[in-house]
Amino acid sequence: MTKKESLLQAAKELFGEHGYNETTFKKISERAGVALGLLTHHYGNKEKLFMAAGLDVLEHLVARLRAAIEGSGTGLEAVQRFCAEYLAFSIDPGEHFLVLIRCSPYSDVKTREDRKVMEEKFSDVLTLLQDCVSKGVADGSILNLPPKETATAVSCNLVGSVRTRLLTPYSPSSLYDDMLQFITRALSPGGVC
Amino acid sequence: MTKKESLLQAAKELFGEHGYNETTFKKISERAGVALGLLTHHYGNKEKLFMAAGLDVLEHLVARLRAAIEGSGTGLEAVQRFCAEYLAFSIDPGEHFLVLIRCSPYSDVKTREDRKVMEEKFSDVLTLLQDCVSKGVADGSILNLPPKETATAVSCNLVGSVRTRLLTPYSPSSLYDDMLQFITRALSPGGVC
Amino acid sequence: MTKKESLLQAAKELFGEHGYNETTFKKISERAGVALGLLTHHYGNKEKLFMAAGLDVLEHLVARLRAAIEGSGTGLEAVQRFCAEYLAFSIDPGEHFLVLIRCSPYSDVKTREDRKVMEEKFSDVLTLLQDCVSKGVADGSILNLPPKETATAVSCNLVGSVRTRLLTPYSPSSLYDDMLQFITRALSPGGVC
Amino acid sequence: MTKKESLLQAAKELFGEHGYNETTFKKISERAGVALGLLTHHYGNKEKLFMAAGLDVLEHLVARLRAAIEGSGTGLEAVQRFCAEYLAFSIDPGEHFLVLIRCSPYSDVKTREDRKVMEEKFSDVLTLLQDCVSKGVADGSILNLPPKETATAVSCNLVGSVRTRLLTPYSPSSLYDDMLQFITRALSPGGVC
DNA sequence: TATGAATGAGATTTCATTCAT
DNA sequence: AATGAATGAAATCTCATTCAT
Repeated sequence: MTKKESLLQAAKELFGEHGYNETTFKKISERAGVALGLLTHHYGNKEKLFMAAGLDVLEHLVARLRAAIEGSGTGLEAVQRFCAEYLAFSIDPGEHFLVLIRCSPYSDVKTREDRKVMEEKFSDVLTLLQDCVSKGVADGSILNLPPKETATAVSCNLVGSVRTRLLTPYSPSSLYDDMLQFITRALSPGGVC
Repeated sequence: MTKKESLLQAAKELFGEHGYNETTFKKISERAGVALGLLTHHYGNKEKLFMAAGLDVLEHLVARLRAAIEGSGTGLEAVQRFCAEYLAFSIDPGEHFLVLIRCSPYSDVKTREDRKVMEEKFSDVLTLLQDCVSKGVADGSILNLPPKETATAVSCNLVGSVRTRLLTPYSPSSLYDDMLQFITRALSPGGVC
Repeated sequence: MTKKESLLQAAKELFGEHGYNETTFKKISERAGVALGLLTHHYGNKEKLFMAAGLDVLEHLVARLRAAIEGSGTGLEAVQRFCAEYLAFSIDPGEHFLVLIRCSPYSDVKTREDRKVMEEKFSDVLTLLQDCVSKGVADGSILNLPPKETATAVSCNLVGSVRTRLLTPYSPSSLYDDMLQFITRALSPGGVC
Repeated sequence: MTKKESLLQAAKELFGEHGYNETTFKKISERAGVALGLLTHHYGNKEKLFMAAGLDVLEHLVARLRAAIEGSGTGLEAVQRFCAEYLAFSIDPGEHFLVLIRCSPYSDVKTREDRKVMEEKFSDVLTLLQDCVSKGVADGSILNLPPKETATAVSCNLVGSVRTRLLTPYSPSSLYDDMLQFITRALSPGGVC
């Protein structure tokens, strides 16, 4: 691992664990085991490093989501696989999902520029989900609902779920399973009849 | 309005708009039109002022939720009223819901000791919702699901919804209506059969 | 002397002696005997303190120049008094003229904003000199030359003189006297015939 | 142009335009289009590069001044040619005179050890001018004044003139012509009688 | 000769908090 | 209760210089 990569790795860990403001140049360089000045040398400034960390995680997420929905049977199955993979990703210790919680359009950071870059990348994720929903509406595995709005609704579920699991003490151990069933019930035409 | 109240009001506005770190004593006292020193005089320190602002909003929320579910017919209706009120509260400009997004168990500030106080207050909200679900399970208006887990699932929906609406540009105008229907479909025994 | 005044005093000394870049917050606050943070508290930033120091000296200069030319007989005498006072001011240890050498339109600093404020204040000095020249042209004590251009020419003499005296080792002890005679010869109609 | 020459050229431009402190190794190497490390490799350190740039300009100036006074008739004419060439040099875009304003005995950088080297080189210029004055006093084209002091006085004029022209907005378009006449009037025995 | 990653001391600036009035 | 001057630790970022390749 080059020193540049060490920095990105340390940044992912620290931004994820402690957030933007609590993560200082000193902590990052110490964790990475490199000199303080290397941070600006390679990444320009703290903001850009934060973005690099967030985008790196997001790209991993998109890749895994694409792979997961590959070869799905019905559209509903695609949505289910998408959600399951999203949730699994969020607790994969190697993926540093917490960074995305700090650095995403769903984060509470307003002052950050580069926000648009993140928003565009995230809308790719949403589009991916929307395609699954559209497929399901077409093949009848999902209720006849507007795909865009429905994808957004499912996405709200995922956003709330990962926050509850990762940031609060309320999370039942079955949370992720519960959510998958919850989503299925809301989409599936058969209901539970 | 006393000077102490002016400070709380200014704090709610600024913490909500700009977050914890970007909100300084100077900005708060200027917005409130009072002397800098009054802040520590009345609230002790920044942390405590932040908590005071968050708890104040949270108490308003709880009060409005209680009032909303009062006199519901079925348990399902209670859940629906609860969710509708929660979402309405989040976009009521007088309520400064954004403060709760900064200052909540979902907040990214880990160092805060008062975290537990917030968690307990938040769990009151969850318990309120759980009661509605229990009632619905009992009266048959809601599927036979475990109340606690189901309340958490609904809560995930709400958390994701308000973040999508308040923090991102992806929100369709119908988002909150969509979510209410989404939740209803997931809970209601009739399904859409 | 208040702490705010101590800071200005220390700033005048240090900016004058060592220039802008070599004068640090640390040095200023130590020389003034106050806390580091008081600098930004009272003056906003280094740039503004630098301006405050320069303008303070400039205002003293203008006041002394005005007083010096008061009650002159001829215009030539007014110009002579003006120049003599300007040069005397430049070596008055209590006036910190060196600050003006660092912080003036004649300084070599291009990046500094606020430059216009200084330029306007300095043009007051030039106008004052121009009035003396005009008077001399009118009363015949000065050759029939364009006042504005002539005032600028005299000003060039002064600018070069103070730099030579204060910044180089070439300065003969008679420099200032020499310059006054030089200027007189260039303006006076009688010449040395 | 070798890479070493590119560096000197870039240094002259940047030191002249932005001064010593605002000119960084990074900017110089980028402007020159060479690697950062070449700078220390060829010139040792920033200080030495600055000196090299200043001395290079100064040597050009001395050469042009020598050529200009060659073959003058009277001493007064020699002084006039000297001054005219000095002023013309100052606004020749290929000569980067501004570097001399940053890097000269008039510079505000006191810490620099190489200061003496510059002072000696500058005194060559003064000696050259003094020779012209001496000649003029001898041939009667200049008033009977002490040559050294008079050369210094003329030099003050030039120093003030180039600063007024290059650094301030007060310069009339005729400034350099005005100054030549001003100097002539101050030196010439005929006066304007 | 040429490259650019690496270093770390040092600068400016911010800001919660204290305290005399 | 009210004021705002005063403090100093800590943060981000800069940059000349070194050095392995």
